[in-house]
Amino acid sequence: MSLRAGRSRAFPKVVIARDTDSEESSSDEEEEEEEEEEEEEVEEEEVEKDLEIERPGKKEESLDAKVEGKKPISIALKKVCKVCRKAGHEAGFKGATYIDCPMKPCFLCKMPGHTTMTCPHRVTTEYGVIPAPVRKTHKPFEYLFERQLRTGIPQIKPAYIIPDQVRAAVIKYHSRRVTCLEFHPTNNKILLSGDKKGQVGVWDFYKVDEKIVYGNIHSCIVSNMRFNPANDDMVYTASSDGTISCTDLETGISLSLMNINPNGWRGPKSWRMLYGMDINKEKGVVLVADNFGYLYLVDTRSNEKISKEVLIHKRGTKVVGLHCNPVQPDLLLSCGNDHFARIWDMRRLEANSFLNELRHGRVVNSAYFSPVSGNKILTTSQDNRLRVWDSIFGNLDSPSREIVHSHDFNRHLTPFRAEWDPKDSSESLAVIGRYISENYNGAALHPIDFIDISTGQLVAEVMDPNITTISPVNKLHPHEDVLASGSSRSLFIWRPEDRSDPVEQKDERKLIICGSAGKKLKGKFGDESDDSDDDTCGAKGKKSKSRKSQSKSSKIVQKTKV
DNA sequence: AGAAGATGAGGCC
DNA sequence: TGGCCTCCCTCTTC
Repeated sequence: MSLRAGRSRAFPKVVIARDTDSEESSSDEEEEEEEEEEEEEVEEEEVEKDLEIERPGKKEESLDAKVEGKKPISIALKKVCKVCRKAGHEAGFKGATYIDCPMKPCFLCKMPGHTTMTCPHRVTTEYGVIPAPVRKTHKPFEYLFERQLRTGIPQIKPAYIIPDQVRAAVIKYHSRRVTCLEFHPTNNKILLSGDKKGQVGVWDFYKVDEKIVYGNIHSCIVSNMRFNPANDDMVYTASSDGTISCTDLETGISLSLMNINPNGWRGPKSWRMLYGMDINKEKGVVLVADNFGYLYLVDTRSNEKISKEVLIHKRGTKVVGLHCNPVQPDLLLSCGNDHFARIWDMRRLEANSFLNELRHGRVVNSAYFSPVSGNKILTTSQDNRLRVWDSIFGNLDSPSREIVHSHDFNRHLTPFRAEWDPKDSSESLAVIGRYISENYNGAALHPIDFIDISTGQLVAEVMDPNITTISPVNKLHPHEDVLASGSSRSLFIWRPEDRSDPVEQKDERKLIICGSAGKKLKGKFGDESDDSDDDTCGAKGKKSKSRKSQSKSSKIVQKTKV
């Protein structure tokens, strides 16, 4: 049983259909063989790059040879692995499949002895995850309930609706990669996006051509955005330029609430950057943290900084995330580069006065309380693991579950963050982009994963052959079955396949194509290939889509060109 | 088409 | 603790 067959059987919602009627074989094994043959030429070219030239004899001898101009130099050709520089194997892409260096620990689970290809976590995503069936309890009543009443009652869990079809996109909307996304809390059509350059986009994805980019709010990375709970025309943004801004979305006029670099640029060692931001509505404060371990509070009424900053993580390390508990306003969750997530009591914010600290293997990209009860915690760490704590009032010494998932990245990407589905009352569905690619019909794609964090199971992997870049930034809509994802400089809106709404009555996918990439992607997205046979399937595209998906992609319409 | 570069964290001394 | 080197599936530009 091949890996791919196993995965696609388990996750029927994959976007790309299998090759059912083309003349090419549909057998996985044969396909792989074919790929190998195709790759042979490429392989040889690569070998030349990695030549290890061995000259027999010593330097002096070859010098002699040069002088005499007679003795030929013999060169031994060896294939060398680009990762470990040893001979006998090679790492890198073979077609759309990446082959790991066997000398290194598994790139996915970080354990030695196997590669990503044979990693048990890749074959079964819930491998090694402790299931979460019955809560352990010592109380007699609960014990009886669990034993007698609950037995046989299926767990109440709504059927997950997965937004798995791209319905709108803005290609190269931003001029740098997207760093954060936020849906408007009351206007269901509006998506906010921030980028690495400091720009903030406001996009009505129902009328795809209605979009604005504010470029004067920040000068570098927009790390987080939050709407003002009292006035949802106003949005707070925190940035690595060291400021918090409050911007009126209608006018674009922004007010700088705080600047933690009042003396300007004095070199990288002293430049303070803001990361992680949240708003505590009950207490009327904006919380934000910096790259030196400090937390700052700003009063939302007076726009004044409250008291002095507090060291909440190891001195000199970046605090990347803050989250206020949705139910208990006194609880704050922080996470940072010191490998810890910490729970704080807002009434007692002092260095080292945290209520609990949650240890991680590496940098913690995000830590969130669950959206409904606020009782669970979900964290994403660079050690390729999602961690779940089922109850903040239970034992927090170790997580309830650790789920191995590929999101360890090699810089130049926005950090991956597992995000809750705010609509899921069972608080078990989370979305996160995947770093390692998978070979989908010959194209190397990086899916966006929907994970049931109560079991570790991969509920759905969502991808589109046109999106060949990694999608580290993902956000689920607070009210609708919509997923927004940021991939490099582009934004995508995903919806479930069979949703009927006014926008899709004509079964149109709406795209805005900007900049130079427009030309490149125009053909790919199919607007110019309506009449042609399907040849639109991604970077390394083979003719391998089913009739169904052919007809679908041929209906893609480019609505507006900018 | 191929190289360079932006750029952050981990590890070692 | 600080400086220096390395890095594995990027992405863009020239």
